[in-house]
Amino acid sequence: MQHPKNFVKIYADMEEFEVRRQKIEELRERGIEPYPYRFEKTHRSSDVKSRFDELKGMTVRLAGRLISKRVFGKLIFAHIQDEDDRIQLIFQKNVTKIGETDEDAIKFVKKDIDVGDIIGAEGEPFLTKTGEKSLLVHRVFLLAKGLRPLPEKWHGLRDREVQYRQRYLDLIVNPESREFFKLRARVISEIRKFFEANGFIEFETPTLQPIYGGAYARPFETFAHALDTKLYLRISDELYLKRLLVGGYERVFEICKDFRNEGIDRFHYPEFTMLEAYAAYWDYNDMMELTEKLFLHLVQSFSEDGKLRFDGKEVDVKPPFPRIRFVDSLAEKLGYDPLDATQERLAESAKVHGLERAERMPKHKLIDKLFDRLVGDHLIEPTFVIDHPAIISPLAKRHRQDPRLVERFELYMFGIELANAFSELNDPIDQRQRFEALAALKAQDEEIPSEIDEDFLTALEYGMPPAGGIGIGIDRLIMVVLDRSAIRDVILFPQLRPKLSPSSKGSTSKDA
RNA sequence: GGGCCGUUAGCUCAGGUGGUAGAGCACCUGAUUUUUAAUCAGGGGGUCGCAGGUUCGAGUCCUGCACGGCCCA
Repeated sequence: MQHPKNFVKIYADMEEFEVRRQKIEELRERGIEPYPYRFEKTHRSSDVKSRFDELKGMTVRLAGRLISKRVFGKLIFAHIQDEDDRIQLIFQKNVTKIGETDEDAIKFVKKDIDVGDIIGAEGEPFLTKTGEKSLLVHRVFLLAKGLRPLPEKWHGLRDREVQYRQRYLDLIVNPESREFFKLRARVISEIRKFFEANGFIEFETPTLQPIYGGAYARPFETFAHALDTKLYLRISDELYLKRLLVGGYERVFEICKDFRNEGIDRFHYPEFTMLEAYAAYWDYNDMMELTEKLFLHLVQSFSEDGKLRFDGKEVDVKPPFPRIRFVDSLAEKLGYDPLDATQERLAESAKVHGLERAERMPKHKLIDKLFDRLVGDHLIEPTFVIDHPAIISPLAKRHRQDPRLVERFELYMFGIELANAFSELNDPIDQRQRFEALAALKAQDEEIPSEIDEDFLTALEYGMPPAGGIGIGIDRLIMVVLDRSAIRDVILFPQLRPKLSPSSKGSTSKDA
């Protein structure tokens, strides 16, 4: 048989691949289709185990991936794995037939079925001599032949890079990994249910936006040929959800991907899942209460003892969370009021505390970085940091008592910022001035949008009800709720640098 | 961006001071009707991440690059 050149290059040295590919041809010649269309599955392996006595003597049909095989002459033991469990199958001479035929299956299972294949099994629950709840197989069905061998059965897949690049292998081999991503899905589902139960409706807003906004971040740029226009992948959906408040919806939210063209570390990832929610007629105090309720709900759902463990630390999630004021807490560490300080003085402090390139940073950034370094990083127990300087919060409403501040809170836990919320600015004239003040800083800060979102201002000019809004980084939340130390461990298919193909290796050494 | 570590068979890993590449699992052949990391006997499998350099000789030493991991910024 002739293969494309590439095929030979990639697979010629893969003995097992070739052996299995030949088995497929032979099976087809014998009239056995290695990739049939469907299989009537009646139970899961966990059913057979948990309802063993009830199912005893009955015929059940299981299906899954063959993960081990022990040939013992005329008796074969094997395990299959389905979505949530594994179970032992027993194939026996004169008992097990191939598919719907009368052909004895022992040789078939021994020679043609390999670890890694997807198979179906019809049989009866059976207790082995050693007391393992198993299935004595009457009929075995090949459902999908695997061509590649699975990672080693004892050590499994340890290489983190392969776990990331070939997540499917990680999921096959590491049950705890499969369990983890199921849990992630459940956490998100619980969050969604929580907001819906509180009267919020989820809407979908644009991923591709002509003007990016709603956060500080460098965007990804793209181009729409049909519209002949530059577009950005959203860094936030805030300005669109607020348009919905203008439109008359009173409680809106969205769980979606945001994109920020920035560095990657254990807490940052360019494509991440974000929850934003806005409630008309609320202020940030109402939103704080909702946040406490949400965390309490999540902890009750996913932690046995009401505690969260992360990074070897443990915290009690018990409302109400303490509140500390942004400026006061920073002033205490600095020994002076950061709002009255000059850029030079802040830059000096930043240098003292090991922040690089501080001399050239604008004041709002210095304050932000200094706060993270001196205060935020050390907030382990759930804490609301409230009332931020107006200069770093252009979308938040001015504080009712101090016009230099805004009504804003961030929730910190384990030194991580998990939520960011405001009494939303709905004064269109103030909003325009804040945008303009921000635009004036554009020269010093590339994260500031290049254009003012006039349509958003127009929307505000029609009147937006007072509102509380919040954003929660879902990936970080999952890290904290499920105790994973790196954001890439909570993302199924993390982006890695493309690997060079074998053919292009060695041709890159010239650029130095 | 900086520092440290890693890259050897499909997988997990060994390979003192340089001397023609190893194990276990997986695979192939055979035996085996209660195994579960089954066992026993035999067999095949490698551009040692890539490119240079030193050397009679490089998996091993040197330089650069790629990819990854951890820590710092």
